[in-house]
Amino acid sequence: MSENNPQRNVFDAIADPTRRRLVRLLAETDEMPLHELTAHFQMGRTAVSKHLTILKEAGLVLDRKVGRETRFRLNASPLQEVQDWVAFYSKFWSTNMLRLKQLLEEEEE
Amino acid sequence: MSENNPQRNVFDAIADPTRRRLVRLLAETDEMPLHELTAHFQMGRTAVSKHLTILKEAGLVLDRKVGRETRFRLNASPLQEVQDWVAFYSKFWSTNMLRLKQLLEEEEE
DNA sequence: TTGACACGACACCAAACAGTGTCATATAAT
DNA sequence: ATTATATGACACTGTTTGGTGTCGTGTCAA
Repeated sequence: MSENNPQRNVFDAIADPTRRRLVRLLAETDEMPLHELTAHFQMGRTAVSKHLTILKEAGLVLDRKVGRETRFRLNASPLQEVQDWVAFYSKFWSTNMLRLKQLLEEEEE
Repeated sequence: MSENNPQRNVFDAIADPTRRRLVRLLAETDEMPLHELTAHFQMGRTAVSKHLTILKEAGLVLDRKVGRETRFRLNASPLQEVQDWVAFYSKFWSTNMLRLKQLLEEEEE
């Protein structure tokens, strides 16, 4: 199969703490096989593999076979969607914006 | 009960598309009662209420009772954690960084 | 005072999730 | 040739999720 593309949502993919740790690990090491990634967690290989599949479905991770091992690498670009999304709300906590909001509310009265 | 504080994760809270729409709605209207929010969705009131509870547990939403209705308002500041998290990875897709990466890889040979 | 409305608090349900263990197979090492 | 390693694929399981419907209660309106 391999090209099973269930179009997984990025927000879904990064919701799980294990998957965020995987993303972080891959950010630091450029490329890592499954068994090495697994060594960083308490859970078994199968569980880690499933998480990587979800990350793959979200486009956050690429893999290639090298000999008997499957090496994973990070593809961070789908995270742009998250950044764009959250950037929209940054105005709600920036102090300048709170100041502006106050002024606008005063004007409306 | 009411002060049940299960310390819900922000990433978890924004994973669901319905909850992201709720956040957006509240960003646009400052304050809205449950029944009005519900009107924007296909699902029933109970379901929307549950999503709002999850948002509340993540600190993304505040509520106050006004007469017989419960009004919800956005509190975006927990989203800073998301922004900080994703900012770390922005270097992986910025074109300048890709350029730099190339240069470093060339140097290593 | 009698409804209509808004809501919280259940009980309930199917599907997804996050793990486990096992088996078969391809590759590497001895 | 044999053995150890790395993985994919699968079956299984308890828990969470995302929805439903219903009931009881407080509040507003006629």
